[in-house]
Parts: sequence; C-alpha cells; structure tokens
Amino acid sequence: MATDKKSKLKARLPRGLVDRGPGEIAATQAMIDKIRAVYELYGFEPVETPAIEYTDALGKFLPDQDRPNEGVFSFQDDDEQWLSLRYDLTAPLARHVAENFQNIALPYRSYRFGFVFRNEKPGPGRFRQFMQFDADTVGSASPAADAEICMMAADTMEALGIPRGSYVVKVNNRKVLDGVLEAIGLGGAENAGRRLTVLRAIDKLDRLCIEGVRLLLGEGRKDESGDFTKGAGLGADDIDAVINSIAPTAASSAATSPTSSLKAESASFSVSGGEAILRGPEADILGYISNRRQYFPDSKAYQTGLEELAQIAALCVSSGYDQDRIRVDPTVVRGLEYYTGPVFEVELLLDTKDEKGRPVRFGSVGGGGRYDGLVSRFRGEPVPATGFSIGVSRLQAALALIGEIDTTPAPGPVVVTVFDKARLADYQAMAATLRKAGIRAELYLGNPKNMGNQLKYADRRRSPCVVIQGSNEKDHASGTPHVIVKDLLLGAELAKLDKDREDYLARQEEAQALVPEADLVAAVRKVLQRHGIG
RNA sequence: GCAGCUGUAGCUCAGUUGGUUAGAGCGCCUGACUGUGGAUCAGGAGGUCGGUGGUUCGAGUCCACCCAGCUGUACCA
Repeated sequence: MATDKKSKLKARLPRGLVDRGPGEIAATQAMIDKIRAVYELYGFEPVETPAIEYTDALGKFLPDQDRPNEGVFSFQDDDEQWLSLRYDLTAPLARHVAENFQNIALPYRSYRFGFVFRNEKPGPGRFRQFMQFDADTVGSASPAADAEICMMAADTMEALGIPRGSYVVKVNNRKVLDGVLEAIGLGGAENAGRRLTVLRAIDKLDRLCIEGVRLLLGEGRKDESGDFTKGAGLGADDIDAVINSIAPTAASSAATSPTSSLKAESASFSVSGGEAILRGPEADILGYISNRRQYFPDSKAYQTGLEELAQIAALCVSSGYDQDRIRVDPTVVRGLEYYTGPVFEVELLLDTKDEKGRPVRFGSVGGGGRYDGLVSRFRGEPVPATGFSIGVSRLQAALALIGEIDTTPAPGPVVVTVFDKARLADYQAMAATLRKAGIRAELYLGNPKNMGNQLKYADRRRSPCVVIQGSNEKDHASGTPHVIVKDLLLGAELAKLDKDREDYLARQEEAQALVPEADLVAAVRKVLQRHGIG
C-alpha cells in the first residue's frame, strides 16, 4: 500500500454523481411509496428491467470514433457487442414487451422505478445518474389511455404533497406542430434537420421568450456569453405562422418584454379572437381547440392532432380534472424524434429561492407521451403505447427546497457506554436487552478511555439517550445494581444557559435518571416517549 | 462542444505596485476542570498556494499551455 503522501489516492467522486445519506434515502423511499400507491390505484403493475441493455435496443447508434459514448455510457461485451447503461425506463420497457409479447395481455399497464444514466454535462439539479419513476400503457391507441396518464400524473403530484395550483400537467400533440411545419413547406425527409431546429427553438420558449424563439426560427441568436446559435432560417411569414401556432396572441405584436412568455402560456388556456366564451373550463378548452381548427384546414396531421387533443381534454374534464390540473399547451414539444402524438409535461409553478436568495425555476419534473414506434421497432406489427416518467431526483430536490420533505435526520440509537473495559460483556448484554425490547441500541465501540468522548459520540449520532453504569451504580447502596439513563436531548436544553462548569454539571444531573438495572427498558422508553421517538 | 469567470489548510476566505520562515476564523486532534456533550483555558496537527513550463536576483502574485470547478450556451432519448 502506498503510505507516503505523494502517492496516496485522492478520494473523489466523478462529477455529476452524488452520494446519498440516510435523510435523502428515507425521503426517496417515502416518495416512491406515494407514487407507487397512486399507480397501483390506476391498475398498473410493477415490472423491472436491468440497468444494462444492448445499445441498439435503446435506439442509439453505436458509439463512433469521433464522439464515443455521446450521451450514453457504453462498453463492449466479451463478444464485442455494444452494451449501454439505460438512459430512460421507456426504451427498456419497449424491449421487454416486444421480447415477451406472447405472455403479456394487452393493453398492458406497468410501472417501474430506478436509476438511469446520461453521459452529459451536469448542472444544478442535473446529474449523470438519477432516479425515474415510469408508467406506461402498451397496446392501446385510445386517447383514453393518454387522458388516464395525465390524470394519474396530476394525482401523483398531489399525493406527493404539491398543492393544486402549484403544478400543472401540460398536454400537446406533436401532430399539430407537424402539420404546421408541413404547411410552411418543411415536410418531407429532406427537411428533417430544419424541422428539428424549429422544434428545438419552440422548446426554448419558456427561457428565451417569444423574441428569442423568433431569432432562432430566423437567422439565429447570440446569447449573453457571445456564443451564437444558428437558426432555422425561416422567412418572416413562416416565422409568424409558427409563432401563431404556439402563441396566437403574440404573433402579430412585436413582443419584446420578458413577460411575453407568460402571454404565450396564458394563451394556452384562454379563447383567443374574441370568440364568445362559454362558461366553465370545459367550454373554455374545447372552445380554444375548435378555434384553432380554422387554421391549416388542409393539413390532415394538424386536424388529427387537434381532434386527439379535444378528446383527451374532454375525457379529463368529464372525470373532474379541470384546467387547474391539466391544460392544453401548444408550446410543449419534448422528445424530438421519439414521440408520435400526444406529449405531456408536468411543470412546477413554485416560486422559491435557493440558499443564496436567487429565484429558482424548477420547470419540468416529469414528462411523457405517446410513442407508437418504439415497440413496433422490434416487431412487424404496430404496437401503440403511451407513458409518463417522473424525475424523482429532481422532484425531490424541489420538494426539499419548499420544505415538503423533512430533512431533519432521524434520531440515532441508544448508546450503551463503556465505563469499565473489563465489563464489556455486561454492557453488551444491556444493548441486547434493549434490542430485544425493540429499541435501537448499540454498544460504544470506540476507545472507551473517558466518558466525555463517548457522550460526544452519542451526541453526534443523535442518540436520544445513553446508558451509563460505573462502580457507583453497579454497587448501589440499596444492594441491587443500578444504571443511569441520561437524556441527551433534555441535557442539551438544560445546559444552554450555564457558562460555568459547576452549574453545567449540576444541570446534566437533572437530565439523567438512576434506576435499578431491571428497569432499564422502562427508563429508556420513558425518554423515547418524552421526545416522541417511536 | 463553445464562451466567460474562478482555483491559497478539511471548510470559508485574507495575502498590498512581485520581496524573508504563506496567515485568520471555523472545524479537527491532545490535555486541564474528581465520572458527563456545552462554555472556558493550554497545546498540536494540517498547505511543494490546481499542474507544467517561462520571465525575473527573487513568483501565491506576471506570461503561456494544460487540468479542474462554477455560470451561461449547445445537445438532451
């Protein structure tokens, strides 16, 4: 082993990865339980797949020489076949369903959670390993399947303690945008690249506002660091057509203010064009959709997309899910070359500050959509599917910041201190007695040379109390051996005001009970009850 | 990937126009206060100043390159 300082190994975690302690693990577990309960309620059943798949099953091309492992972590098996760590839970599910097609009753509702891996630049709230919780319905092309996913997403947010109004499930349909792109002459395989550029620009609306998107649709945009992003190179009329399709109220006006993105969002749930507004949310959203139908009447994709949206909206509304929970939002893009119809996104609307007092936007904590091509890749026949994933890690960070997650560490075990090294067996027996009574307990395993260190240790362990037995207690005047049960939490309270040692020690005496050894369990229970530790 | 900013003790940071043995606070370790967390007091450990090369009599300080981190941007199934 290397012992000199120069050659010693530096302990370090690769960037974008985190270790997680007991508090975070407990919080994650609590979230998972809540999510699972909602999914089970909707009739979904668990299925688990491994973290590693054949690279081609994930739909990625083999890593090439220039940019190996772009986006995914990949490596070669003994037989030289490429394997990858999964980057989501949907593609592996598609593989699972295709591989076990005979044994699965369609439509198949399933859920799973686990870590996924992305080899990308990490950032605040973005990691290279993070947890997703995924649910999918495979084998149904019905908009009812999509609507159900949306309602389930809304229920899940509320089960997690996010109040109604602090989140929104946004729904859009890729066919609508496809129709618009087709109408402005970007149809066909030869325009795939420009279509992507347009979709990416739209996806940035929430950050860049209307004007930024306009630039990206046209020549391009320079950001504040001076970096230039090339645009889609559309003409002015085409840009207007695209902007109009995602934000009708902003299309004709030269929106430049930072609030223009808000206008775009509000357009998604209000009827534009002065049309008579019927009462109630149902009329509102369906009215909006029917209003949109007047554009691109010849585009089949556009009209089909709106029809599907109308059906999803109607289904949600008829089940009581109004626009305070689920909304149609024409700016949602997601999964550029993945989703084939409806797309969903769950956004947190919380207004919070980080440790440095800067405002934080959580944005999307979950998303999904219909992916009719993903299973059929493996089979000759079409297999429609729709699903939804929650970013558990990101959502947990958000919940922690708004105080919805209890971050105070759990209390530690009772610590049995070692006063006399020769009597280790006796102390060990006390710990065993406590454990038999169902009380978390441990024997002090460090160097027991003085009591101060042992108490300091117990304090840092967050122990509610310690057990002490020295010769004074062992040889108690009554003839029966006694023990001291010292309440550390109470002791900390009592000690606050005193600054001289005599007072301090006197106060410490108050926080401890001298009881016969036979009453050890009862005395410890009393302390636990005092502090509400079950 | 591109751009900007930043790298000094475990942590947060000082360190003057380049000038002796690079400092502080907190934390950590040892001890004192009869067998008790805190407070107090007395000691102690810990840094080739991110790395390499250069300019200079002399570099933590100036220059070049590299590495790492942060922020923005691009990509993001």
